Amino acid sequence: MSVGIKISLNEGLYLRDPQDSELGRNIIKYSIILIDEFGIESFTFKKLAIKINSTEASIYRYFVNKHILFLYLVNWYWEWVNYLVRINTMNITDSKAKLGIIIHSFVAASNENPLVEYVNESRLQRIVNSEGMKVYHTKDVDAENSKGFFKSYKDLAYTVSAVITEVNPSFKYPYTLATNLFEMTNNHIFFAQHLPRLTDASIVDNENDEVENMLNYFVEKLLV
Amino acid sequence: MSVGIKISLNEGLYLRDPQDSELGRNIIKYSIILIDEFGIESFTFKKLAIKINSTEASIYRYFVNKHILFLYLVNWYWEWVNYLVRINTMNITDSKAKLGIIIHSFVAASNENPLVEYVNESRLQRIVNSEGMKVYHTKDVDAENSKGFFKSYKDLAYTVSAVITEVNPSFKYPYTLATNLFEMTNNHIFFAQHLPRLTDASIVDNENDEVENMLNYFVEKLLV
DNA sequence: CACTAATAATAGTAATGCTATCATAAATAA
DNA sequence: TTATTTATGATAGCATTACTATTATTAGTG
Repeated sequence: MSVGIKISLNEGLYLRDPQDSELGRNIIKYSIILIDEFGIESFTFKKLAIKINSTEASIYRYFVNKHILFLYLVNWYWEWVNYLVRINTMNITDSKAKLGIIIHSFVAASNENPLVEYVNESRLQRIVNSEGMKVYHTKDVDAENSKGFFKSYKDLAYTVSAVITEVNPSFKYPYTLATNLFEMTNNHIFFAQHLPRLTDASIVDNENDEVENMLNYFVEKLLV
Repeated sequence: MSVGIKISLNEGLYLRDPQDSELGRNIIKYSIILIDEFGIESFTFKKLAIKINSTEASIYRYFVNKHILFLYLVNWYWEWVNYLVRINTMNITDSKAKLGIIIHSFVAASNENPLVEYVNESRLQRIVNSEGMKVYHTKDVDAENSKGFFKSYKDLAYTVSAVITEVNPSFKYPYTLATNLFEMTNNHIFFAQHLPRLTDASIVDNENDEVENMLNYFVEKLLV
């Protein structure tokens, strides 16, 4: 059984808390696996139901639809990165070092120790790298934003922007740089794999070191 | 009638060239309008067919499915920005000035003169700003990439990277910066409108000047 | 004028994205 | 203990989506 850690996510994201039941945890676990393997477009509640030997109707008792389930998973990732950043920068006093740790958390989140056994962080990171942005690039952003469904991402942006401001108090665009670092991470890990002509980084031995170096270089240049 | 300019796009993107017939041009024109208004997810060939007084079957004779039609439209945008960059930097010798013009093309493309009457560039830009990236963040990227469906974006990245290298020949990440400038444009125009906590720019009087200034500042810092 | 190419009209099918109802099993409260 | 609430499963059904196929009609071309 799991250690019992519970990630706290906006309650509007689910109808019944999936962390509280075996079925709910299976929904999380296997939706991550299926989305990672086949992509969000071809993922359906029907397929998930078959995979976990349950029914569509049962899954609908946890999440109103697949978009919200997806949003739940991406929120999980944002919260998890938030958590990593918090604990890994906790005892660090040097701001530049903090920013390096933040970048490392963005790039190599999945190398960290897993928090809960039913979430495969490596797959979740790959999902967010390749499809995460779809979660807010929709016509429903405003409605969902007003329900607080993107709060975790904003929190992350705030945390990172604060460190950026620590490093260089006169830098005019701390929020822009914060979100851009996160988005660049996702984009260029994806580009390196699938559209290498769109980036200068490449993936060597399944490691994202080049992306990480690139981000550090950008930060260094921007914040001097 | 239109001036007769024809945008040249990868032939694999369509079954019959939509630019060559009234119906085809209507498909382009009204798909842009419908996607802009309701988003790509809720857009269907059925709805488009009704809008243009035609049938689903007829639209399927031009495009295999809505994803490819969408890809066609985004390719159109990439080609159009390519075109703007080319003609607007043609007689400029100063590299820094060229880069400024490129950024302006990204941000304010829709302010330029329309190329063809059946494409509403302003709507098309808004579509690309808010949903354009979905076109390659899919499980089919590799297959579609091998058919050359993203060549226009790569061409754009190449053109911009060349100017970046002109400005600073020792800059190590010209492709990364090129695509990042394009993606940042889209993201931060979108964020400014819908998720303002994720950016430092805001939209004033429907103009994206702050985004443009921000991008210029980033470039300035990175390429000194 | 004959022919061919494009479009429209219509029908049909499998999959998707749900909602509703009822049965059963398991957990909990009286 | 028994009664009762709660979660899940089983099943059905329905509107929409994403197509494919067939046939009729119209417009353009040789």
